[in-house]
Amino acid sequence: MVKKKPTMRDVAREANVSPAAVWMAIHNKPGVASETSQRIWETISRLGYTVKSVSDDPVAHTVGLLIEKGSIPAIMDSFYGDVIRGFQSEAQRNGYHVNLVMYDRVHERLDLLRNGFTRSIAGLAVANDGDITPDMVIELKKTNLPVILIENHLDSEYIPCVLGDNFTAGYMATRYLLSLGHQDIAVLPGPEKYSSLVDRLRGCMAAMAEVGLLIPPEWLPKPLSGYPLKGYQQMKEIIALDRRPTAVVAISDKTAIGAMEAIREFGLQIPDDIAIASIDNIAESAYTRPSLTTVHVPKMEMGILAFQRLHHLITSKNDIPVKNIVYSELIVRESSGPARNLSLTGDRI
Amino acid sequence: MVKKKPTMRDVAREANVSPAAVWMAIHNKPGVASETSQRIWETISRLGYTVKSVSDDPVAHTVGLLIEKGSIPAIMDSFYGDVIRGFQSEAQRNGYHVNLVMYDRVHERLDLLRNGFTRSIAGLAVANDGDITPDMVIELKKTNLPVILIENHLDSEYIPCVLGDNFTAGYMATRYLLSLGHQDIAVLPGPEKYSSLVDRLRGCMAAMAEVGLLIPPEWLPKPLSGYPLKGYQQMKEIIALDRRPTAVVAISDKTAIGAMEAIREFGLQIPDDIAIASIDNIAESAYTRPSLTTVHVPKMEMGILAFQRLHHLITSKNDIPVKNIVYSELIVRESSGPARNLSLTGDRI
DNA sequence: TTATCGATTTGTTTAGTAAACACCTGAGGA
DNA sequence: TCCTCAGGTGTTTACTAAACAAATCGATAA
Repeated sequence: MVKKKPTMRDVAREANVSPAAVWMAIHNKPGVASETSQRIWETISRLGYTVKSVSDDPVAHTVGLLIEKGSIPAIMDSFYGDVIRGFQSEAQRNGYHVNLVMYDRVHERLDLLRNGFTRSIAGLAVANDGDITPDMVIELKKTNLPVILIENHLDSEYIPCVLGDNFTAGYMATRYLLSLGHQDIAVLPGPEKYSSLVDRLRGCMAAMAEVGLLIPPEWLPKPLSGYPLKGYQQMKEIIALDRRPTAVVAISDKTAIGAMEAIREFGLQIPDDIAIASIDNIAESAYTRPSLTTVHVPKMEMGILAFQRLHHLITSKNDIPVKNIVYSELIVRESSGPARNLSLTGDRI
Repeated sequence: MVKKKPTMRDVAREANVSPAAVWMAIHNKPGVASETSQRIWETISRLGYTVKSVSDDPVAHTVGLLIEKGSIPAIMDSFYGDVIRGFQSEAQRNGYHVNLVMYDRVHERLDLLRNGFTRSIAGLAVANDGDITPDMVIELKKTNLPVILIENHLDSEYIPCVLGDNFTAGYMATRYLLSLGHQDIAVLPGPEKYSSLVDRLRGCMAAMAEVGLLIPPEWLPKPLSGYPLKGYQQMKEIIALDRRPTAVVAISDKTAIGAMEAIREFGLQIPDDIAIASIDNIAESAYTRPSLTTVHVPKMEMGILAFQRLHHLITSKNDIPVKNIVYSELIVRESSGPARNLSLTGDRI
């Protein structure tokens, strides 16, 4: 007896379900419980059943996800790792393939756009890219391809985007330090080309301004490009000053980790000498010594949302460009504490 | 033997189908053959079964739109008129009825929530209400009714909402005046209970802070409740001061119109003595003398979007709560001009 | 008398099937 | 060579069992 190619009905019999159930599992339509679906898929691979062309048109079920190589290895990166995971899983759930593309330089990306890459996908998500200029966005728009920006936005071009609540995050972190009695607060900003980091900084400034304070320029050191942990250099500059702040807001957890290193190296205590708070809540920040007070940004949810909105753009045209902003939450850990002189006297603001 | 009211299961047994089939026939969902459906309907009338939620289920196609009576007459109101128009037209396009409800006081709204109002609608939009407290939101959430907030948000409760880009609008207006060379800028804020107005103010503050400026407290007069054109009173306070600003940001066009009245009354020229910019771009602001420089907020689009998102919440549960923010645009008109002393010397910032 | 709780009824949704359907394919006959 | 028609394959429809949620109704307690 010769082995014949197994059919859908063979799989169904083997997995103790109906052919219809197998079909639904393959096309992940509603009507199969996830555990049943799992059993079916197991059976499929066991019998070596080859699924017919999942989609009539592969282009119609593929989306691009463009990301800087800078944050290599991006998949492992604490922030975009989560975003990518969310995006990809939501895409899969909807029967889409994700064409993940990383690039190094601007011209490389332009090449991509010109070399028919855009014609092999139904939509494109662009993750946090400081180098996306308005011209580039216009060029993208001209292709008529549905595009969504992640953690990036332009106020001159109205493009749908998915963002953390960066302004509120900056505001919350600063506001929290203020509420602990700190008045002398420094901020470690990021490169200006990243709109999300600029928004965070503005949130800090607004929180300060609300209680009648300005951040002195020497407590707002520009980041130097090229250093791996930018916060380290920035913090060293500040520590060297005559007058030191009692608290610091770092624009990202990574910056904070660098800054904490600098503070420790100088022989100061966190939070007693300098309190620190930041933004992101990447996985590491719970395990630093001391653990980091930070503002949680729902990274996985952002990925999911980015796909959902992109999907919507693909299937039903003409909607209103929206900034989709997900909520942030302050996570208080050990790196923040009351201002020293105030805590001793029991004063408060 | 006493006749009892027949139930869905009685009908099902009598018509030789499952209760689910009866249910589908009643709600004409796909999944029942027309002849089966006919038999079911026949049985229904034969047994005298009374269908609960009538015909095509009106509840499923009605949404509530809750709005303060304060902004009377709301339909005519320059801001919410547009929002309501957008919401209603989008609802109509989708076959929904809009149950527009205005109320006066907090307790009146609570009555609404308790008196089964929430059970007569499939979803609820709540327009800009400063009196929506977190408790109230929690109460709303408990009803499990899909809810969307318009021009209002809480950072403590994660509820989907549709907002203008208030922060950016405040930032843009202020930034523009700064770019004209003004340094002495006053801001006319709104009541703190309106989160959208607070956000606008924070945008102003951030723009100022970015160039190292704070708004002096005497140039930031709290609004007095009870006056019809709040800006009028606020501006009078400022004009009476020894040192007057060269420019003013009004938190809304209505405030600006009041402020312009006060400036004119005092015998000063706009924009030569005091420049003014604001936020909203209501219809009137193009026809004031001088016409008003303002930041456009796409009001109609907000209404459309609010319905779209609410519709989505109704039809597919479990999505991520998002702040949906529509883009703003600066509209330069006559009420803004360069700072007088600077324009004469040709200095610029 | 009025709340409160638990059990039961009633309506709704989910996860599944049987059977029909549409489409291809290939062997057999004119 | 062409037709055709049986049967295999994937897909869809019409329906159900069973779980679930919401409303209702008593009994009981406050």
